Formats: sequence, structure tokens, C-alpha cells
Amino acid sequence: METPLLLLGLELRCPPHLFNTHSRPSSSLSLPALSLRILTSTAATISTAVVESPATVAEAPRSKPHSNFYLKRKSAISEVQRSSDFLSSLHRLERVLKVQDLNVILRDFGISGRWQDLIQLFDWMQQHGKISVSTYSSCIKFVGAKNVSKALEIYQSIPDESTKINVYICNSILSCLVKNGKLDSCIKLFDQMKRGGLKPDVITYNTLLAGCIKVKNGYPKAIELIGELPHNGIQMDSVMYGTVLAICASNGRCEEAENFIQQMKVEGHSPNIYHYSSLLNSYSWKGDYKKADELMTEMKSIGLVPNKVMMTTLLKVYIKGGLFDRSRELLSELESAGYAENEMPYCMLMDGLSKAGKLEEARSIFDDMKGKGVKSDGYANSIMISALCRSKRFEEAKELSRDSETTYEKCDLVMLNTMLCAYCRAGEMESVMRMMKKMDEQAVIPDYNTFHILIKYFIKEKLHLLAYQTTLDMHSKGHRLEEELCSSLIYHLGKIRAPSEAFSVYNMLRYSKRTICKELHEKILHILIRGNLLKDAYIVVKDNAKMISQPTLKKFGRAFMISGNINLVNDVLKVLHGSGHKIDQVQFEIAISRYISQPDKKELLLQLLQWMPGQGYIVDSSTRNLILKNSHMFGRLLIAEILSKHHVASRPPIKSRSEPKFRST
DNA sequence: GTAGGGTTAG
Repeated sequence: METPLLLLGLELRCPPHLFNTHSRPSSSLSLPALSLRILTSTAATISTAVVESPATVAEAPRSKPHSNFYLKRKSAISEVQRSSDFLSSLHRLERVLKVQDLNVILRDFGISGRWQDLIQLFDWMQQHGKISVSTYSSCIKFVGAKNVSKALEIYQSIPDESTKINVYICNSILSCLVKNGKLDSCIKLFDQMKRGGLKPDVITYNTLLAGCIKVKNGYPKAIELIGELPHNGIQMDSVMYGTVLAICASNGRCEEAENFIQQMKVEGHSPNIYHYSSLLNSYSWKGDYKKADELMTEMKSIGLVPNKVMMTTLLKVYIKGGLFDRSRELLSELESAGYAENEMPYCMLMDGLSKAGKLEEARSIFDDMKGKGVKSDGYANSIMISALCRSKRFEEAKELSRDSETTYEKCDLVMLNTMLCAYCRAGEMESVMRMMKKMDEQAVIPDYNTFHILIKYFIKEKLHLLAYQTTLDMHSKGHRLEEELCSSLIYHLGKIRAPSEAFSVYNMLRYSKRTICKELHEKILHILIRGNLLKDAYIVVKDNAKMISQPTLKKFGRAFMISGNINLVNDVLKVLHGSGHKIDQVQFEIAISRYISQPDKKELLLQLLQWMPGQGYIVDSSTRNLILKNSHMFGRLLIAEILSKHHVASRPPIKSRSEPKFRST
């Protein structure tokens, strides 16, 4: 709910024209970026020199006594920080405190979580014109950690266009968006900033890249961003290689990860434990334990000691590679190193074993873990419940769910879903309802899985209308519907004579932009015809005629001729014919007799009769007689003229006259 | 006087 609102908010609050300024940042403002670039891209000797000089400058004042004014400012800062009514202290010390002093206080408020004070101070600084670039960047950083839209509001409130494209401020707001998982809006804003004249630096790009790590489609986006670097004169640094490697790893691109490691070595950066961790993680996708072992050897040879993350990741590789004996050994190593104090590595192994069909071995890890008193938040139980369900041991799964409910007060969505699933599979209606109530009470927002589990269960319990309601709910919450489940629901709704509900499910599926299987059109068509929802049936036919079988089209055509909306009869016939379907005589007969019984539709009858010969159709003799008998209603002359065309058309063409010769005898 | 990186079970 919050996401779309926020995204919309961004667009509303950042109309493009605000960014279309052509002002450029002053040269002094881009200096920090320049010095960073020097720091990161030059040889170690130079960078040492650059780093050392500010350090000596900073130490210099210590030998000299501080000026009176400096000491006054210092004490003013701490007075405001400690004051119970800081606004009045501020008012009193207004003349002493410089902008940078206020910034110090602002950051202090941010670090100690005094949000209200931070906002008040920021407002005060704005009102008194004591505001700088640092004020904005710090304020956005701290506010954004709690409230992104407020941070965006602050960013948008910056009156000066050139300040708005200050790289520090831009990095700060972009980082806020990334940290809140709003990569799309982040990229949008970034593009606007660039158009406004922002000169992004290495940190800007790294911030954006960090946003690509855990999103789907993050890899191509990252590659695109990396492609922009040369154009902006930016060299990748060690941190950026770390980010990029993490992206490769989370997308299973191990070859690309290897290439980046190679490239960074060539550029003179030596990989650290983070770089190696990501490379190792990239091997976990295919469970490439051979490469993982080689990597561990290389890493140790250059003196890096594997840490908890590294060893846990290695465990993941072994599990994925199906090396369960070595996984158990490694788990023991983690235990003795003190790296298995929480349930995570046990969970990984249990899950891997259960997915490999080794339920008993998973169970033994689970019991082992419980016996050791490993700290658990309930995930281990949840994995075990899933494992039991996977092996269709629903009674045990249900028992363990009960157990989890009493042991763990707090349940997250995944745990709730797992228990819900267990109760559904075991057919425990009461418990299912209890879980739903629990979710409601804890204000847990159901996800795709929750809906899927419930719908499947309701269908199983023949609560088809409830399943339908839940599907509507699922759809309205923006979740993708699954075809197989919908198809089953459509079938059952058809059976219980709920054709409009069935059609609504069909439409939700159809308009969620996916290609759906051919049989579904046919299935819904039968339901609609049986339910006499012929106008809806017509829509299905019109859009999918090519995918529907001839007998079903025929069935539809006849049903429509008999009781479909008379004004649509000609359209239906044209659509059927246009799809390549050969309309049979019976359909024309029914249509025409209906027209005759409703003289006010005579125009439609004339249109139909005029249309038929051109498509190779003629009326049969009984229909012809019927028309002639009623021709006074249409004008005898006109009817005679039209029917004469039917007569001509009824004669076989010259070519086919010779056919009987071949066919007979 | 401001901004940036790695692993994790369901």
C-alpha cells in the first residue's frame, strides 16, 4: 500500500520542470569529488601523501591554545545538546553558533535518535537562514532512515536549483531511496538530477549499484550503470568492485564475478574478504564446491582468514552441491569456531537435506540443534514444518505447527504461511481460521503465498465462492494470479453454476498480461454458454476465435442465434466466419426466423441476406420460403432481388461442375 | 566538514 503511494508521491512532488534547470554546480562544490577521485585511483604512495597532509593540519591547533570564540562555540554546542528546552538555548546562543556548529548538533540529534528535535532544529535553521549543504545532506540521511517521504519533502523544499544538484545532497537522498528498496524511483530521480546538471561521482554510482543487489533485473541495470562510468570519468574503486561482485553473486553470474576479480587485480586492487565472499557466494548457485575449495585455498594463501560469513557461505555451496557429509563436518567447524550460535547454518542444512528427499537426516539435524539449545526464532521449526509437508506427513507438520504457536510469540509472515499451509494440508479448518485471525490481529499483510495457500485450500474444501472472493482479494492487492489454480477454480465455479464468477476469474487472469493456455478459452466458453451469458461468450470468441475448436464455435453460434442479443447476431456471424469457421445452415435458419418474428429488425435481416452470397453462403429452400412468405414486410421487390443473388450463388461454379465425374463410381 | 560495499533459513 505504501509503495505505490510513495512512488506516486515522488512523481507528484518532483515535476520534471523543477529539474530542467541548466545551472551548473560551482567549481568549488565539485572539489571534494575530485579529491576523492584522486584518493581512490592513484598509486598508494600518492594517496598516503594526500591522506597524511590533512591529518597534520588537523593536529596543528592542538599545540596552540584555542581562541576564546572557539571555546565559546564549543560550550554553546554542548549546552544546546544537553538542554531540556533546546530551542530557547538556541535562541539565547544564536549569535555564537555558526552553521557548522548547528550541523554538529543536528548530527548529534540524528545519532541519538532525537527525531523530533532534529526536525525542529532543521526548521529553525531554515527560518534563520543558517543552512548549508551539509545541513541538507545530514538531515536527509537521518530523516530518510525513518521516513523516506519526509526526506523527499526536504529535498524538494531546497529552493536553490544548484544546491539541488549538489553531489553530497543527491547522494544522500538517493541512498535513502535505495535503503528503502525504492530502486526504481531512485533511478528516476537520478535521471532527473542528471538532466538538472548533477555530476555524479564514484559514490553516486556505488549507491545506485548497491540498490541493484537484491532486486530482480538488478544485473542488467548494474551493467548499464557501469557502462556510464567512463563517460563520467569515474574509475571503479575497491568498494565498487565489492558491490558489483555482490550483484554478480546474487544473480548467479559466477563467470562475470571471476572476470571482475581478475579486472580489479589488474588495476592494482587486491581482493579482500568481502570480494572473496561474494565470489564464493556466486559458486553456491550451482554448488560448485571444487571452485569454492580452490578459492578458499587461494584466499588463505594470501593471509586472509575465513570469517563467519565466509564459512557460512561455504556451507551453502556444499549443501547446494549435495555434499552432505562435508556439510556436517563444516557445521561442526562452525560450531567450534563459535559461528553457529544461532539457527541459520542448521536451517540451511536442514532445508538442503529435506529438499534432497532426506527427511530423516534433516530431522536429526533439527533434534541435534534443539538438544544443543541453539538460539532460535522459530525458523528451524518452520523449515521442519515445510519439510514434513513436502513428505506429505501432514499430521506431524500440524503437531509441530501447534508447538511453534505456543513456543514463539512473534511470527513473521513466512512462519505464518508455513503453519497455515500445514493446517490446510492437514484439513484443520479451525486452525486455519485461527491463523487467519492471528494474521489479522498482528496486522501482517498477506502475500502471494498466503493467498495461494488459502485459495487452494478453499477449493479443496469445496468452498468455491470463498475461493472466488479470496481470488478477487488477491488480485486487488496486486498479486499475480496463477493460471493452474485459476483454471481449477473456473472449472469448479462452472460446475456450481456460477458462470459470472468464473468469467470474472478468467478476465483477471486474461488481463494480467500473461499468455494463457488455449484450453482455458474453450473451458470458459462452455461455462458461459451453459449459463446463457452469451454476450460474455461473444467477447471470448471475438478475442480468441483462432484458439477455439470448431465444435465449440458451432455450439456457441447456435446458442447465440437462439437466445443471444438480436442486435449482435450479424456481428457474431461475421466474427465466426472471419475466424475461418464454416457457419452451418441451421444457424442462418434460426437467425432469419428470429428476424422475421421481430419485424423492427428488418434492416438487420436485409444486411445479413446481402452479406451471405459474397461469403459463399446461401439460404436453404425452407428458409427461402419463409422469407418469401413474409416478404410483404420487407418489400417484395427488394427481397426478390436479394434472393436472386442467392440463387446465382447456389449454382456451383464452372470449375467444380466437373467434380462429380471424379467422385461418382 | 556532508555520501558508498559482503553471507542468511522459509
